[in-house]
Amino acid sequence: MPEPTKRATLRDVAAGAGVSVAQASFALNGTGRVAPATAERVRRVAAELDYQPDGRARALRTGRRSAYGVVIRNMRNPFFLDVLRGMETVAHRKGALLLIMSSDYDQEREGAALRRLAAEAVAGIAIAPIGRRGRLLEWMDRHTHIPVVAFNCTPEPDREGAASRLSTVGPDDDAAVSLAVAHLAERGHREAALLTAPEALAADWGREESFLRRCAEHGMAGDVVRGPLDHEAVARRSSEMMARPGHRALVVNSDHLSAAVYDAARSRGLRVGRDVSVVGHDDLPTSALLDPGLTTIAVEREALGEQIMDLLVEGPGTAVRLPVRLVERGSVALLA
Amino acid sequence: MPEPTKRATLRDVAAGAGVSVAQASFALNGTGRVAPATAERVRRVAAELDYQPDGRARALRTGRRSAYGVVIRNMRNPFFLDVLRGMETVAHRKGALLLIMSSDYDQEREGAALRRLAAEAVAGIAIAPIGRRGRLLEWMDRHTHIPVVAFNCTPEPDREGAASRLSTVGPDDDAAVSLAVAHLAERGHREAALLTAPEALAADWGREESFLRRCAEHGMAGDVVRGPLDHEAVARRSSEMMARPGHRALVVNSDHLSAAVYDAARSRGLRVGRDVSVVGHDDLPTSALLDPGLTTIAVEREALGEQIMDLLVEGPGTAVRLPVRLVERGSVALLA
DNA sequence: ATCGTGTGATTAAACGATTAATCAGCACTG
DNA sequence: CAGTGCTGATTAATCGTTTAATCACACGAT
Repeated sequence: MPEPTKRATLRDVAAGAGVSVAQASFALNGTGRVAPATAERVRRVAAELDYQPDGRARALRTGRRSAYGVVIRNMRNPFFLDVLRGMETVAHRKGALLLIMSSDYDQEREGAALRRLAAEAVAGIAIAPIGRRGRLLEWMDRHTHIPVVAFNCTPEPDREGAASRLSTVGPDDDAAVSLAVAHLAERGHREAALLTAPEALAADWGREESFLRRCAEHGMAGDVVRGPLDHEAVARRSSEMMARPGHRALVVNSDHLSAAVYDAARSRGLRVGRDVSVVGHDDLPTSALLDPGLTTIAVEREALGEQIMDLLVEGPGTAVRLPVRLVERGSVALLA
Repeated sequence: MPEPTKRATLRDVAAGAGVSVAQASFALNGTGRVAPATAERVRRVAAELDYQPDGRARALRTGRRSAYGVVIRNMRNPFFLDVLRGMETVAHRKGALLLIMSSDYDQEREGAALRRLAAEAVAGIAIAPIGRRGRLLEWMDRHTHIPVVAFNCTPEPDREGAASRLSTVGPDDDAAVSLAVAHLAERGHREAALLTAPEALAADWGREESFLRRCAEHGMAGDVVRGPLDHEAVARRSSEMMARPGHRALVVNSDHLSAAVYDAARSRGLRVGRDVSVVGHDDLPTSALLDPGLTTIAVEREALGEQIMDLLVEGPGTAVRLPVRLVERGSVALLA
């Protein structure tokens, strides 16, 4: 007869051991003064009853919480799974939990996610923000007690107030863009375009600035092309660019999108690595398999995840840039 | 001056509106009897203070919780990200949260994850279990109040007790294996091997049974090969199999592993789709890009995720099998 | 004048933990 | 024997909600 078993509570344990709840609590946490015999007895009863302290109650009372919130932009890009794995490794080590939400590139949803996580009183929030940092900082002003780490976005320049509490971590954007542009220049390119998100959603404006600056340094014509990041939109946009005369070199913000660029080239009868050049970012598993292989900027995703967690528990206001490297495959043409 | 702002509590709201906490609670939840004017006033103050009810406290009092636990086997397989997306869609719709953990193919960790989630008093648990269902059922016996759905595993045959409360959902294993074997038979194969996890970890023994049965039905020699599922181990194992004389046909449990099989073939100077045949499972993005393209069994991963959530909130004890289809590419040879 | 009856509000008891404040013995000291 | 200190235990407050149980009061009907 499966009568609905309620979870064992501390009171049950205490009763079973013939002792007060306080003493039971002390015994299990090893915090108060409790006779060895009693402690042992309490532990035995607890084990017997399969007692697990109620996380909610404990968190409510102590104020400490061992859950962290993660807000990502969307759940399509496999990039994130690796980052998540890194985070999970650290979280598991500290016995913490991960609450995962997606903002889905929607400011409204991002705000709702933050509110929700605050309501759950998480110990910290890791977020891949969308758009400018204004709203996030404003939110942080209202929740000064909860640490926030922004990842995969351009760090705010040194500032007062909330901004000083916001840690930032991600691939070294400037290095990444430099590698890409230098590689293109080396192979004879005279112009390049950076394919990125629309102004309102872009969180990595630093990349754009670096891109234009590096292009200028190499005497190349640089162009920033904005638009939605779904497959069709990217394909359409890059197709339009390929329509223009001359050789095109596209630097794409994520490998995840370069499939769309390849598609566009194919449907125009152009060959990537000869008629068009593409440089990606992230070095996803698919990138090596494309034909030709995608030349891309690699970053240690799992390490990124671990770094995020470390920053979350450690100290506020740091900006960590992870090293990147160029993985050369066949998607960049060698021009005369 | 950034004095540490504590979150606004219901008491603050009540005080601000000059009313008791009870009345404030009633007003915000629209539950008790409260004068329209008062309600309005409370709401205004709440908005002004950016009040968010504390999830922990509320959950503690009401017993209801709006967080669900997810335990996956590991965080390497991109299969999971899509499932997670499906789950997140539903969760977001119901305003629920997702707590994600990985068992990492470790029974101990799986148990710990379950305990931890129970301690957080989640509203339900979705788990991709490892190994036989015994421990899980035993655990469910001790936690009869929390619904569990197991995914990507063979359903238990009709049973009494906990088993009757355990919902199961996943790709239709029998159909999947049937498609694979039939396809191989069609293309002239006389024997095939199923590459799968070691006995102790395999959660989908139904697949193996189906495999052997279907092979027999087609007059083929069927073989089940077990071992660890990391890249090297799979490569080694398949390499050994390829050493044997005759044509080998490998049915792999996950596309994620077939890269290893391709590697093994390459290092033996064999060509997949001619000297060896491979059928995968899941139809991951990488599968279409392999050379030759991987013939595989496809399932709607996002739909799977949604289905999981639906089962979690809905009813216990159902076994849902999702439709699968064969995606034919070039990895199966056409034999004489 | 009395008795409901409704309305709008308050009080107080949970929920399951942690923890500060006490307390009852008991032994030891001056 | 009063005073002190130590040990092992208990009591009760608290965290932020929800909600059952009351309460005060005005209004209409008997």
